[in-house]
Amino acid sequence: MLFLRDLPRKEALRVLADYFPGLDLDAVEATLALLTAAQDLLEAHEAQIQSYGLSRGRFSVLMLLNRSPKGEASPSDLAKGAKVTRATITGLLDGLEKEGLVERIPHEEDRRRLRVRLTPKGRKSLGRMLPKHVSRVTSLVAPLDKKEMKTLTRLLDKVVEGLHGRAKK
Amino acid sequence: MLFLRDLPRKEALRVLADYFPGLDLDAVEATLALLTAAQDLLEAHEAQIQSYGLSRGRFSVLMLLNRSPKGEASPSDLAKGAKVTRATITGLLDGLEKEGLVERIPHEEDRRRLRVRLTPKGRKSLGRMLPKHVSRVTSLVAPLDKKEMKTLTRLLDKVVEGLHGRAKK
DNA sequence: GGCTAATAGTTAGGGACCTATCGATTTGGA
DNA sequence: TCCAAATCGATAGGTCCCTAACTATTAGCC
Repeated sequence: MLFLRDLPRKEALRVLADYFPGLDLDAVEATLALLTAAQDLLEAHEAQIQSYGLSRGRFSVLMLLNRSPKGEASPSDLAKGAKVTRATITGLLDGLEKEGLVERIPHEEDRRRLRVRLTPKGRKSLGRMLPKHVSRVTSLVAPLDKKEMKTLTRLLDKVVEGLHGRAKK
Repeated sequence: MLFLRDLPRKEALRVLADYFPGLDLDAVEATLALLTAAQDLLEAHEAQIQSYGLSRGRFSVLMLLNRSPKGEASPSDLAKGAKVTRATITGLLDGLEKEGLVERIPHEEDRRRLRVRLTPKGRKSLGRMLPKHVSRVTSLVAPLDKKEMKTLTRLLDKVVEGLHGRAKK
């Protein structure tokens, strides 16, 4: 999907330098590294989740419910938490409910609302995969030593901040 | 979508530390930074592309054609280059062809094959957006200085390498 | 109190991408 | 040479997510 994803890094750079003389090649290389790493990481993460038989969205919903007070939340809350639309939550809940991981309960005071709750089965299911998930996902950065991890965190935060700053203006 | 995407970083860490005592919190923080940065970056990149009225996939196809010898490639080549399936390429080409950016030409020697080619309109279209695209995408790493860019590139390469290494075994 | 606004969740329809399969064609080993 | 296997692009059908619009209900203001 990405930019020059298929070319070896060095060649991609050469091509770009030809097209756009005066380009900052270090910046281009960092960008390429960033975008390709982003792609690869998210793919690995998603593959991880799919190995539990869940989609990203469904996994997010379970995670959100798991640490809500009383293991409950409204569909709207879930939408905010999982960063998807309410319409999408409807679909995710349909699936999770059919598999018995989650249940929809009418709200006593407001008949527009629902309370979504993990079933015991849902809770057990999560409990089974969570430890493995945390350790596997964390091992993504295993090739780095402590100091490198901190540096990486700092640099990425800087980049992301710039992103948000730009979005605002 | 991500892991504890909605919580402030510090709180997310506290929660995890509670659940899984003995966890390497620096590693977790680096992972969180990586995954959230990855998400944000790809979104920014995609938004960029959509501002030209193209989807990721279609943009990839145009880019691939643009730097193929003679601006031509087979659907299969495009599938490899864009890292999607041949079935997906069929759909992307349908769209691009309808907009007149691309044309399908029968292959003279092998009647199973096609040659896909940028039309003049497609070439002009790309020429208009490419310079802006390169400069905008490159500016993603603008918050970093030269040395930081190189460090980031190095660390990300390390992480990605680890990823591939793991996939193999 | 009654009517307009806003809010909650769902439905309808669309886009991008996937896997599995198909029909046509070409290749290559017996 | 001929026939099974491989390859090419297209099609069918599924998943995930989106936007827009709809229904039911509640809140707020005159």
